[in-house]
Amino acid sequence: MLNNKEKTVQNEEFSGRVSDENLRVLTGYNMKRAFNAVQADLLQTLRPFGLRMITYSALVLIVDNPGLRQSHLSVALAVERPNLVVIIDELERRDLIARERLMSDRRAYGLRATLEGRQLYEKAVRAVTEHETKIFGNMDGVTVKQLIAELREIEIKAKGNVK
Amino acid sequence: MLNNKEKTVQNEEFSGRVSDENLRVLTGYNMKRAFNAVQADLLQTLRPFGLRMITYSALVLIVDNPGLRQSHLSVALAVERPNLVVIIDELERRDLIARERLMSDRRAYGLRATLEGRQLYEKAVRAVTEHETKIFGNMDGVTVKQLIAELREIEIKAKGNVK
DNA sequence: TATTGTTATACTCTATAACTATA
DNA sequence: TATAGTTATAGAGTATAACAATA
Repeated sequence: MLNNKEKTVQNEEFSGRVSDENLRVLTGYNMKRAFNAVQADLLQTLRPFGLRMITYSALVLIVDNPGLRQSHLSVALAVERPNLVVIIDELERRDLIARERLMSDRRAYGLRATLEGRQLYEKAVRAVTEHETKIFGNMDGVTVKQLIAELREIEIKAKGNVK
Repeated sequence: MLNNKEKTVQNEEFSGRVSDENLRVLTGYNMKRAFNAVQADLLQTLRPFGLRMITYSALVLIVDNPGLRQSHLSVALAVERPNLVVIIDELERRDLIARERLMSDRRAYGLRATLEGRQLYEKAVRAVTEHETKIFGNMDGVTVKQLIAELREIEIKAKGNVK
């Protein structure tokens, strides 16, 4: 950005370690940094299965809730309907799930996992469970159960404030 | 996706609440949901100042580390150098910070907040502190200090596994 | 009229390659 | 040769408006 306001002054150059104290005191900042690192590891965990966090999540909910509609799924995953379409497209193209027109409401689809989808689900769930144990097992002074309870409390509290 | 494989079967339609049990047992999934909610609230908090999470973070580090280089900042914020450029552009265009060519190395810039930048910093830090208290104050059975320690432990552990 | 799934689109965030000017 | 900042670009992720089919 060489603009006309540039100046070259008698400057003491910055030296030493960057102080991020005023960011590290923020829970939100630490949540972002921690989640980014966790997600990177999860992505590697899911790569052999051709899945990402969102396609994994969608597959799990479809296997666990056979026949659910895309609209239900989009609410459950907090994904906008238009964005869910391409996710479902991807899973369907790989024959992991199928869209079935509902007789009761021919506007909607019921989503079901195929045998192949359920088999991939089994394998992926095992890998994700190992990934979770690797990262969240043996935490100092807190159990996974407690940690999840804290996160859910935070989610509810933050949502209550915005919405 | 009306393709030739579509079928309309005698399907029991899904009914009842969607079970996301197998996602909610995952710490990573809860981290994502919680962080999304926190970030949405933070965004509202920062809106009056014309800041987002990333521009806020950059401003804080520049105020706290006068003269630091963009390369240092990009490492500290875990943002790629090219992506930091537009962030710095934005803060400079608003005269919140200034790029100063370093005499010691004329390839680099030292970044400094202007008076206006420091004044906005003061106000924004107060607002963010209130936002944090609102969401993370009075948590059940855990202090903010403990929560941050847990998150940093997770970040380090997950990074150690990937990198 | 309203809803389901869809298309089109746009905006943010992120990642990589290649350029320039300096070292 | 290597480094700092930059440009260009491409890929995710996310959000909104509007449409066709159906309710």
